[in-house]
Amino acid sequence: MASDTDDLAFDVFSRQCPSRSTLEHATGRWGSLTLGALYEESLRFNELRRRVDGVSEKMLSQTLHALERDGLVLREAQPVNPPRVDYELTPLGREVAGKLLGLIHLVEGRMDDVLAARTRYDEARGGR
Amino acid sequence: MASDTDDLAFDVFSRQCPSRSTLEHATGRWGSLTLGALYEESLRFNELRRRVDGVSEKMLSQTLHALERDGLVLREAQPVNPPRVDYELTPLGREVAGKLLGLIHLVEGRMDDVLAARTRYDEARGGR
DNA sequence: CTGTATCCTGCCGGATACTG
DNA sequence: CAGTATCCGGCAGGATACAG
Repeated sequence: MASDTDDLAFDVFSRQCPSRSTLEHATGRWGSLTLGALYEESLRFNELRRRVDGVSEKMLSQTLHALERDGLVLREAQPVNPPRVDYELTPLGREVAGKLLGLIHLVEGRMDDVLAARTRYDEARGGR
Repeated sequence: MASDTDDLAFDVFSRQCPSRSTLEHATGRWGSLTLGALYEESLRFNELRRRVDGVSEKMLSQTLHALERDGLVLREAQPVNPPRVDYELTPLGREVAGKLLGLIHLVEGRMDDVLAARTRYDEARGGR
């Protein structure tokens, strides 16, 4: 059956489970890329903006807050002038980011297959 | 620099790379749960709806189309009455879903930490 | 530099009704 | 059962201006 091990305390497939929101923060449009970028090294706000191509200030800020609140990202502000703030992964964040990067590399490495599948799909329905 | 191995053909961190949309389909709000549900067994449309708690007909349909187009999900319609359609993972879909499930289980297993982090975060900013 | 505050638009996604 | 079609409200998220 689907889950004979549902003595689980948290089940992401259930609507109200808080784990679902955490998963969404981590896998969301900007969350996954942010975590992926921070895996290699800790980065500052604008460094992140440049690495995560296309993210706006607002969304990066929101994303970082959500990840920080969930305990995946650590925000370290240094009281200097000009202000300097470094973002780095927590141990849990590193684990999550590692899994995410595995997925990212898998997808990147198989894009030829994906593109071929898309072409096939579109051709089969091209006349529509 | 961030990646000294960017002889990669596809870079999800770049805005226009098609791999980004595939990643979003797989990790999106409903995509990850759909793939996760199909990992255990192939399921029919309404079985999926029940397993992925909270998904609407429309979004499940859209999600399945996107995943099918990307070659992650296979749609098998049997010409019987009443109609019966099974959805199952392709080999690539299985790999992706496996990584996703690893992430899901990691998050589920660490929700205590996440919840504690949230409490800490909210208390530190509770007076705000 | 590191962000918040505000405005505004598109489209995400839910509800409902309908078809094969 | 397995979906598509249509409507539409809310919010995701971009642009811009501003603050510390």
